[in-house]
Amino acid sequence: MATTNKPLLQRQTVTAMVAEYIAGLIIAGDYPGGHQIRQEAIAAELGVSRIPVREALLQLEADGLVVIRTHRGAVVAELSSDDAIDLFDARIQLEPFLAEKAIARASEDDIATVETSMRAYEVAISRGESPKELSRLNWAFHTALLEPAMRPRSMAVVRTLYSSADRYLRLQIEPAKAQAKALREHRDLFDAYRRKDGAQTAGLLRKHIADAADEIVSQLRKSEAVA
Amino acid sequence: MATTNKPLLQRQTVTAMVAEYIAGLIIAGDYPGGHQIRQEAIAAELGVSRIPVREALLQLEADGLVVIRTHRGAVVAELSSDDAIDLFDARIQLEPFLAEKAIARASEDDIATVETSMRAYEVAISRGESPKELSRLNWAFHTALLEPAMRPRSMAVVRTLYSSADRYLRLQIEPAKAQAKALREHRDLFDAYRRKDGAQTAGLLRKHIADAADEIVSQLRKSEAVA
DNA sequence: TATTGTAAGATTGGATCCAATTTACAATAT
DNA sequence: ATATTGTAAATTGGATCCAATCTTACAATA
Repeated sequence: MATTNKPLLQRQTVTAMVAEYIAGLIIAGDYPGGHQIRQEAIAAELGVSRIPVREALLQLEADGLVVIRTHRGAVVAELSSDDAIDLFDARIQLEPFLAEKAIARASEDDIATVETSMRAYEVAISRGESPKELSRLNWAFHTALLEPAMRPRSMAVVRTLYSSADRYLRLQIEPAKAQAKALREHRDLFDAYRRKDGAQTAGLLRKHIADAADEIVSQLRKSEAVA
Repeated sequence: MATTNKPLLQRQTVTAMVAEYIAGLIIAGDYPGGHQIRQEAIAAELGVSRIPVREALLQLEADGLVVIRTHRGAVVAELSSDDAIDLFDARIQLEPFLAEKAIARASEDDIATVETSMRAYEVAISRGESPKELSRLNWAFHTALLEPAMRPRSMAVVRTLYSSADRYLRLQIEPAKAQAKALREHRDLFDAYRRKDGAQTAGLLRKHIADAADEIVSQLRKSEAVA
């Protein structure tokens, strides 16, 4: 299998846990764009010192979730239709390309992994799992699709783009509708993937991302027009 | 002008200086792939504590220049033909796309900026400036081309990809030859850019990056075959 | 009333110190 | 000789403390 095999016991550093904690709050929307993140407050909340908080914030800045200004601290990155376009366009350039490369290398096991993660997403939707869990499974599906391409660099880029894109996906007005559409598209994607039809998969993936982007951008434009 | 205007007086943090220092050593090849970076050693060298060194290393990890493993410290990322392909392919997906978007928005000032940075690169080559300076000017040219697209996210990705790509460019056997070729291609790029021919510019840029990649990959493959 | 100056508090950046983990190496057993 | 175990040194991760900078409140002046 071409997927990355994680070490059995990966020592979790406090910095990593803090980063995950803050990222979760930002992606969930609990910390909206513009929110000031106070190191001391987070540190007290989690019962740690400010050092791991600062280091976590540096990582989140690299992920584009926060903006750090010298001696002024970290602020949650603002959402905007322009940013969404930037973000989703970058995904559209990278993901379909990776999907084609992945298909060219995918083993039967890799294809089985895609199917498994598709089904997991399916089940989670029918069970009405939390947005966070659905997002995790959606990402797992995309990962399974692209991982066989064996492009760790590109995957790292796609991963950071996705975590920001996730913020936008979470503010959709009709998530259930979007999820149902995503699920249908996942099925089509898997069908083309299984047949090892690279061009078809790439095209479907492009449309999958572009459609989600259109939905989000038009929604954002409306709220921006009001403000 | 659509280019990002930097603040006149940006307070430089020690962490940022350390990051720049280490990045310079890695890109120049002074720290080869696999080299262990000892926090204490860097700290002593620069007369600072280990804190800014650690934070700098975190940023370099986000840039893909080092790999950090828990309690084992930072190691300079290894170079390989596979990694080069990964890297340059990602650039090929993103940069031509951004170039087209940039042309669609470029003002006369923006075009003048491209010309200025092209000439600066030209002059620097004729003067036999240092690899570091040439690299800086080459990046300035690419930045000038793409910046008018107004895609800060994508630009941030391209910037990190470029800094890693730079490591590969620096180990070319015949840099003078590569530079001369790059210069000719820059002239062609600028010509198409000035005419606002998006498709032509994108095509030339794709080829510009792909050719450099081919050169590097074939060279790496040879040295990998030996090892 | 608006503007400028100033001082106190809040907050971040960096240094020093301590704890936890890894690595190097010697001693022992197979 | 090789493998294994145990211990000390080296190194990183995190906490606490200090310094530099920013923000805010408020008074003095135009």
